Amino acid sequence: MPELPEVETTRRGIEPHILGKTIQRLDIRQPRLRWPIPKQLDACLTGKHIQNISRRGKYLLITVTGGTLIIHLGMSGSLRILKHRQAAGPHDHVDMQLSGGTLLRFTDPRRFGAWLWTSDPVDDHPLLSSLGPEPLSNDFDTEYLHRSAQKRKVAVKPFIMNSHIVVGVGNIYANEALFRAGIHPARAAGRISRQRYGLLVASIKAVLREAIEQGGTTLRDFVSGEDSPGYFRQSLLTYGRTGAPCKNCGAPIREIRLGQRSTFYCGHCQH
DNA sequence: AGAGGTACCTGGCAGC
DNA sequence: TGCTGCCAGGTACCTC
Repeated sequence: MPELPEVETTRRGIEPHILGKTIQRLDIRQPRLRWPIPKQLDACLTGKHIQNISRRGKYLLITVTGGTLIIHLGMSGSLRILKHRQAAGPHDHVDMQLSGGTLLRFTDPRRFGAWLWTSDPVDDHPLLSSLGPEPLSNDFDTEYLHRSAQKRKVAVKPFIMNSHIVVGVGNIYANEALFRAGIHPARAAGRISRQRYGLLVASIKAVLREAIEQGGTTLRDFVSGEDSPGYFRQSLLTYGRTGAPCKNCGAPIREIRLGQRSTFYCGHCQH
């Protein structure tokens, strides 16, 4: 579920419901996520006011007095707001009870997600300190990406999915951005011209912006918790379309594996 | 330093 | 119906 647009959609979805509220209690049913939920997290959060909800890459950052809760949704995680009591299912690992009767519930079947705490400046946290720029910021530009790719032999698709190069570009949007830029996903990162990196930077920004506008590829109603098909899914030009005609030229979309990830491209349009 | 593989987990699905 | 194997939107960490 969560690539950057999904995480940003989550951030925007929960913010109006939790900003300014007081954390009354944390109910941890399953502490074994990617890393164990810290034992002291409950004590760190209880009684604190939520001051800010931000995002760095795919990390959600919930700032309270005295520190920051760092949440990652992993492969299958989701957050939703419950206004009415609802029994917890087997994958509902954490509930955050807030003032005014609001509940923030974390669900994550595969448990690749994370709930961590830091009382230091959040950008100094080891998970965040060496991340690349935000793809929608001005720091992520043609010059930066082209320079970062010099002499790199890795294929361009895993290159742009590397969070130390740029954050937030997951498998779906990497495929889509490379298609829009006309770049073959297996091409060595160091063998792409500056001009073509200009196209790629613009494509990454465009595809992420459009996906955020449409609420991500999977869409969630944060209040009711009902899942509904993400509107961006119908905009996908390559992802999951193996054998289907390229919407640009009609040639069949091909599927290969790069860095153990499914990769989709048009052999006619992408070089 | 860079490249590639492994690990963490569960659920769903294709194929037998 | 049930088993097996493979796949899944992420990413830190290990080895070479």
